[in-house]
Amino acid sequence: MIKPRSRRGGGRPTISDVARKAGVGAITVSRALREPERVSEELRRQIQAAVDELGYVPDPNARALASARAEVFGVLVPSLTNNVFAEVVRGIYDSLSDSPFRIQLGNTHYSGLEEERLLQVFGSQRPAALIVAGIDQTPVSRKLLENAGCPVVQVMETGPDPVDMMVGFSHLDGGRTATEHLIEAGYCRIGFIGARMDPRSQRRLAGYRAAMEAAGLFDPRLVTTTPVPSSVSLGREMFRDALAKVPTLDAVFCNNDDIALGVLFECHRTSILVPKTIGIVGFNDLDMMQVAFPSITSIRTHRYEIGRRAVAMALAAIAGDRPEQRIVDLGFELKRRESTAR
Amino acid sequence: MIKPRSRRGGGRPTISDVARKAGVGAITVSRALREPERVSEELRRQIQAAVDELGYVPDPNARALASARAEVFGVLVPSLTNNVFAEVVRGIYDSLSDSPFRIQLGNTHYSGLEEERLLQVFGSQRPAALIVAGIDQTPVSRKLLENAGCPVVQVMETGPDPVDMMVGFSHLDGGRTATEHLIEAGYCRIGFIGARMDPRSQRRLAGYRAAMEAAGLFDPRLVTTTPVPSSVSLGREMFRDALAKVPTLDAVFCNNDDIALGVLFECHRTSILVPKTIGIVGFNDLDMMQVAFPSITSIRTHRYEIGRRAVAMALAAIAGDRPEQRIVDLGFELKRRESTAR
DNA sequence: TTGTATGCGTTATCAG
DNA sequence: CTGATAACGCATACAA
Repeated sequence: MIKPRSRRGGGRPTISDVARKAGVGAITVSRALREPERVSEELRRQIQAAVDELGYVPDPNARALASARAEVFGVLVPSLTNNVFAEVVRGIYDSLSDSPFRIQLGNTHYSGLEEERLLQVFGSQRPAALIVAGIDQTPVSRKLLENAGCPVVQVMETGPDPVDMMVGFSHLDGGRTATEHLIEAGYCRIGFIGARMDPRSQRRLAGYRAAMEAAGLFDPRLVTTTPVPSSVSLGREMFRDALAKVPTLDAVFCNNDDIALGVLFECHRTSILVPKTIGIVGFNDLDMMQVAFPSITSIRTHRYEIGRRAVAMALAAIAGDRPEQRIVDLGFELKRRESTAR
Repeated sequence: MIKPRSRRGGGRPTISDVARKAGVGAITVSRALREPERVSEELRRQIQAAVDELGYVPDPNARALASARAEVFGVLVPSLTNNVFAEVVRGIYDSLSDSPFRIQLGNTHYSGLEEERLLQVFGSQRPAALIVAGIDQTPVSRKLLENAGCPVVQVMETGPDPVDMMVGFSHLDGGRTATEHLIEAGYCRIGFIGARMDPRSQRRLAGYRAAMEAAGLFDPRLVTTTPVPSSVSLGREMFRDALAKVPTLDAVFCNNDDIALGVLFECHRTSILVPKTIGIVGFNDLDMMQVAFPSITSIRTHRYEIGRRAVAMALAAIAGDRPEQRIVDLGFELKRRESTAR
C-alpha cells in the first residue's frame, strides 16, 4: 500500500510542488525566488505562475537550517514601554518592513543577566545581525556579541570601544549642555532629578556635575536620584523631596521628560512660578514638551533615526561593505523654551 | 584526506555530539530535553552533564522544521509607540519570558493590508499561537487566522464573533460611561475630540453619541475628528478648532489621554478654567492623568493585564484545554478626578 | 543557466 | 525506557 504523500507537516505546498508544476528543478525555484537575475526570463515567469497558483510561501525554518543563517535581526532593549526605546524599535521595524528580515525583539528589563540570557537564546538562531541598546554589556554579553558571527550595532550611545558598530550620541555631553544652558540663563541652585539611573542617566548626571563644578556651583545636596523606574508621578514626588532638601532650589535638570512634566505639574499645584522661581529642563524632547504650559526646555534626541541608521549600517555590513565609519554620533539638540526663559 | 567534520554551519555542538559524549542515542537526548520524565534518572544526568560541558543549545530552526511547529507567538499590533499597545506587548513578553516561546512582533501601522501581509508572513512560520489587536480584520485576514492551525487571540476589544478567543473590553461602553459622567456632572455642551479614529475610537464615539442622544444633547457640531495620528500637540489644535466651532462648549470627551493633555495645556495657556469653564475626560488613564493639575478624569483600561491574559489563554489552548470562556471582558474603570469636579 | 546529490539539526514513527 | 531510520523543506557544492 502506497501512502500517497506522508507529509508530517500540514499539507502546505513545498518548493518541490512548485518545481513539479513549473516543470523545473527545485533548486531553480529556489534561485528564482532569491536571485531572479540568475534565472532565465522564461522560467522565472513559469515559476512565478506556479508559486501564485499554489500559494507557495517559503518556510523560513527550512531556509535557515539549510543556509545556516536566519533572516532575523535580534534586537535587545531594556524596556518596551519607555517611549525612547519604543521609537528606536519603530525605526528598526520601519527600516526592515520591506526586507525579508524578521525581527526578534528582547526585553532585558534593564538587567545585565537578562541580557546575557537573551543573547544566548538569540545566538542560537544564527541571526543576520544584532542590535543592542547601550554600551555597558557585561563581559559575558560582550563575548557573546563578539562571537555572534554577525554584524553588531550598539545603539543610543557612543563610546570608545565598540563591539562592532555604534550609533547614538553622548549622554554626558547632553547632560552638560542642559546644565550649562541653565547656568547661562542665570540659575545657580540647579538640582538634578533622576529616576531609574541606568548607565545613560548616570552619564547625564556626570555631565551635569561637570558643568556645575566648572561653574563652581556643584553641591551634592542638589542631586536627587532613585533606582525606581521613571514616571510623571515620581517626578512630582522627587521634586518635592528635592525642594524639601534644598529650599533655595531655583532650577532642575531632569533625567527625562516624564520627570520634568511631573515637576511642572507640582509647580502648578503649589503655585511655583516657572520659569521665574524654578527653571525646568527635560531630556528627550517628547512631543508634549512644546505643548506644555509653559513649554519645557529639553534635549531633543534622534531615537527614530538611530533605529533607522542602525539597520542601515547592519544591512551594509551584511552586504559586505562595512561602513567606513563604525561609530556614528547623531548628536542632540537643545530646545530652548519658556521653562527656562527668565 | 579526511575532512575532519564538514560542518557547513559554525562549529556549534549538535545533538549528536551530546549523544556521543553521553553514550546514548540522539533521540534520547532530544527527549531528555523536552520530556525529562520519559527518560531514566541515570541517563538524564549523563545527558545534562554532556549538555553543560559542550554548551549545547538546541537549534530552534531545526526543531521547527522537524516538528512542523515553531515555538513562536505571532503578535500583531497597529503601533509600537502608542503606549496602549506597548503595554499590551509588555504583558505578552513578561508572560512568555520564562517559556520556550519566542515572539514575532509585527507592526501593522493601522493598515488592514499590512495586517494581511504580516499574517501571510507569520503563517509561514507555523506559529504556536497568534495574538492580534482588534476585531476588524479584513475578510482575507480573517481567513488567514482561521486557517492558521493554532490558537488565535484577538485583544483590546470584545465583540460577538471571535475567530477563536478574545480578551479586551467594550470601547462603546467606555465612551458612553465617560460621556454620561460628564452629563451627570452638569455639563451639556459636551464635545468629542478624536484623532486617528481607528475602529476602537469609532466605537468610543458611538458610545458618546448614544449617551448624548439619550440625554437629548447630541449635536453633530460638537464632534471633531481627524484621521491624523494622535498627539498632545494635536489635542491642543483640535481643541482650538472645536472651540472656534462651538464657543459655548463646556466639556470635552477626548479620544485618549494625549489629546486630553493637549486640551488641558491649551486651557492653561488661554486661562480657561478647568473644570469650571471646561470639563475634560480622557481615555486609558496614563500615569500622568492623576498627576496633572488639575488631575484629569479618565477611563482606566487594563492593557498590561490584557496581554497577560491573552498569553494565558493561548497557552491553555496549546496545552489542550481551551478555556471554557472564549470571550473575556476585562472591563474598564471610570477615574473621577478634578477635571470634571465642578 | 540549470540540475543532481547531499546535508542542515531535529523530531516522528515504529520497533525493541 | 531506548534506539534506528526516515522525514521536515530548503540551500550548498559541484556537474553538466
